[in-house]
Amino acid sequence: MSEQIVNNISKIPLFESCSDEFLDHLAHQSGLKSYSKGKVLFLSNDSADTFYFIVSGWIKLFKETIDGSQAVIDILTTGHILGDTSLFQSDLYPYSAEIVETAEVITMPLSILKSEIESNPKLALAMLSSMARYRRQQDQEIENRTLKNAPQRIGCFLLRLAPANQTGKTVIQLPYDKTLVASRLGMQPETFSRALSKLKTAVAMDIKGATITIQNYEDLIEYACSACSSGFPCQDLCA
Amino acid sequence: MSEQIVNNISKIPLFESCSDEFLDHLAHQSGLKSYSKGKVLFLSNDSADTFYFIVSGWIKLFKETIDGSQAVIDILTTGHILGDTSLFQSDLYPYSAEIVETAEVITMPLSILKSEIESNPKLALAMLSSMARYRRQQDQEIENRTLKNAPQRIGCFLLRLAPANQTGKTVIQLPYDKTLVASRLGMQPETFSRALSKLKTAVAMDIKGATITIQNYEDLIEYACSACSSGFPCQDLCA
DNA sequence: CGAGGGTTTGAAGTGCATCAAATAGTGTGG
DNA sequence: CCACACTATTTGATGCACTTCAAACCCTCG
Repeated sequence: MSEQIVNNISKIPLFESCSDEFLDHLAHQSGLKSYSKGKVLFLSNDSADTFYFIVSGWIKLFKETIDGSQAVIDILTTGHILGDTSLFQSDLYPYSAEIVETAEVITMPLSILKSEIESNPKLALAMLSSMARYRRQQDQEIENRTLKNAPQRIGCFLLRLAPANQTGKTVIQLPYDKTLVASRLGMQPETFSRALSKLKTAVAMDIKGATITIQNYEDLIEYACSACSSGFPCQDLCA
Repeated sequence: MSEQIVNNISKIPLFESCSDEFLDHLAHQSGLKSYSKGKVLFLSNDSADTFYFIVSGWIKLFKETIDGSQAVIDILTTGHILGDTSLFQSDLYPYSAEIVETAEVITMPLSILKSEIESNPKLALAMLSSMARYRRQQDQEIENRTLKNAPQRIGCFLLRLAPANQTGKTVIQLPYDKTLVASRLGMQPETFSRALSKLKTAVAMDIKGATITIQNYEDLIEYACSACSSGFPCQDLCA
């Protein structure tokens, strides 16, 4: 089991600058856990002591108001990390995290990471780089929600699900519930449904459940990216 | 002049861990500049070689689409920094920056900062901390734009302009054009105007140009923060 | 087959955007 | 100090996008 964790941890790009001893030490304090849909990892304002690396699955980050409405901040998957903002700023999680598709995560004590960052400049740099990238994504997200209408936001979302360098006919699988995609894009499920069929008409598409076949990938780019400041491909700019 | 820069730079909290030699070296490569309203510091996708520290004034960060519509990402002022995301990720600015109220800025070569960060772990940590804080703000911003309506967003904005620990009657000065406030909050000028008078009715307020007098600060908190996940005060959570 | 959640569709309402025009405010030159 | 020009702000009228509430449909799974 611990063997497996060392293996996993050593493959995380963020940690590539770290010594074997450290990775070993970290691994011994870490856990590889599997959670199924619905499990809440932590709630907003919980005291933060754990850092997460997502091996597989999907995890929703959200904030909730007293009256029950919630804003989905992001939905993370393989390779993404959680809890990094709690390393420095404060010891409370700034949002809640819930498993939305059965996920495997590696949990690590924030304290160990914190001290390693303090002594390993390369890890600090890797962390900075990761954070800078995420900030750009969030900026892009604000732009998307400000300038794009519902069908365009869906189009943009679909583009990011497709493998790179697509041409012509392209098949895309929605990674989770349509209702969840809707909330990820800041709209109601009903709006999503209607906006998707609007998109289907504007860009030739076939929709069968979660499987979407786009007749001509370039049409989708044209449709979704025309209301975007960064041209296509927006690469890691896009959340 | 260089004297003045050393003075200014040494007072920047971000650099408090830096050696005097470094600060001196940095100061000699830096400039203290004054720009008036309308001046564009850089455009999105310009190659990034300069880091900015704002001494005074207000600077708008925005992204623009081909068809001319723009999304305001943030509006920064005294103590804020610009260009930090370009230290690692790529060498292009991810947004454009324009002076909106006459500003004094210190300009520094990104390259010098970059190498210092690589050798000074404390600076790296300070940078990480600053970035983490900003990320939380952006998350909050996404929540605000998702869950709050126009009058509430204005209320939230006003709260952040007031000095801490206010009670009862409070006077607030808008720091820049109402049109600009509108765009900062992701709405049209007309919507801002109407939403402000709605707010004025909901919470007792007097509005004279850019001066807003709130009869009872607590009422405003109640009104603006009820649709917010973080209670009042949201402190550095709020952008 | 039937229960229950996810999804779609319909009808009606709301909030914000848009277009147009009036008004207030600001700085300028006479 | 005033009249003018120009911009910022407000107000009105209308339209559209998205939401909300309600109900039907569909799909999966026991």
